Amino acid sequence: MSYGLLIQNINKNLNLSNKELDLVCKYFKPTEIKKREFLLTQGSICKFEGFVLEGCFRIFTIDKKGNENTLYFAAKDWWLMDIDSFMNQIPSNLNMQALEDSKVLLINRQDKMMLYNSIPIVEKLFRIMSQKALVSWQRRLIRNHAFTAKERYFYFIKTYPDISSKLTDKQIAGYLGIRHEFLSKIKKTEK
Amino acid sequence: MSYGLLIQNINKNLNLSNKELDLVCKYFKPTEIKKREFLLTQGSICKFEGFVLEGCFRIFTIDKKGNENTLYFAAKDWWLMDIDSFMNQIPSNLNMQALEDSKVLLINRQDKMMLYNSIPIVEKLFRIMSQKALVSWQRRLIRNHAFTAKERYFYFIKTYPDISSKLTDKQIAGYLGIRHEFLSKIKKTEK
DNA sequence: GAAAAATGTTGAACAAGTTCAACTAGCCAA
DNA sequence: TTGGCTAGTTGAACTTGTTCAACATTTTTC
Repeated sequence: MSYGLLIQNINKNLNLSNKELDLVCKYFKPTEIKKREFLLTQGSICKFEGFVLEGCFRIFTIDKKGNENTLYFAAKDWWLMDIDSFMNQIPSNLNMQALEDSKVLLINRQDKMMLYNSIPIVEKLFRIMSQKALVSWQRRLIRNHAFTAKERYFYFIKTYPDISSKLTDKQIAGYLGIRHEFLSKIKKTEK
Repeated sequence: MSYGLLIQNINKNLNLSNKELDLVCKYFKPTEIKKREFLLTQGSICKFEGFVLEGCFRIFTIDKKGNENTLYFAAKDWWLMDIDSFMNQIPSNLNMQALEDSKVLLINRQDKMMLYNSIPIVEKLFRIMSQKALVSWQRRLIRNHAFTAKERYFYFIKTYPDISSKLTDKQIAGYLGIRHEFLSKIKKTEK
């Protein structure tokens, strides 16, 4: 079974009984996805929520000017979803692309609803997870305002060494909100 | 009773029975706060979650360079909280200042826990609210990357005319992540 | 293993945004 | 009424980041 990581991740947020964990896990289906393939593309409706077991994903949008803005990267032990599209069944603005051969656990919308209804503590679990995520988005916004691109770059590679080492500079630049040419110049100036 | 607005706000997210709404409301205590006073200051522990009935607040942090970064403004019908400090009882990084004489409904930590435990649907309510908030933070980050300061300024005053009309340019600049001198120059160039 | 495609580097000219300083205007308190 | 705050404006010099184009390097594809 490959649910150990999911169970561990859940227990970081809230302690569930073994019975509850079993039930939760049953709803999540293991899925493999090849490098460069998409789990979701802009314009389509997000039919799943996912948890990454192996590999790495890049979650990004393409704006009117054609620039790719990376919202976040999801490596092992990260969640992966377009809440808005998933909850409201509206077309997504996001693309989720595997950066390497990856394994994810997916749950579809109907099963997610069942899960919420049949195991009430799951509401609490996702409430807590969402609130934690909220805090980190707030902090990221502040960092974007308070730090220069160079500071943000070094913060990123220091804070997420496992993820950043898998990424091209172009992908990192998309996450930092700068052009990759400029990142190249930042790196040249050295720490 | 001044709970009408809160009830309305809750019902936008999830339909609760009148009985449940009554119970929820009981936990929220009306509080008044004068212009320029603080509901929370950086370094102290956030002991409440709040909902704004009247007036307007500015939620900001002061970074090492002494710059004020505004996370958001909370006017009538907005929620107001430092989840991280409130949940984990750690010192807050945030300041919450009334920009005019204001009225809020506050709930303390113990009561919030009670509320979660005694009315399970409240977990769902705050799960949904947090997820919606998450989406809007993600969108804001993308806007910050994809738009210039000028575009962000006009987006802000167009999207939040009621709030932005109450604010000084300095406060708006803090929200946009630019210096107020530059905002002054943006405005001069006209739409 | 060669061709094609994507990524990374560099430079020069440019645009966006900051800094600092000087000045204007409005507001409030005593 | 005066003095002291704070907000807003403007200009000049500066820093940060962009754009575009040319080239080098790595990765992918067949």
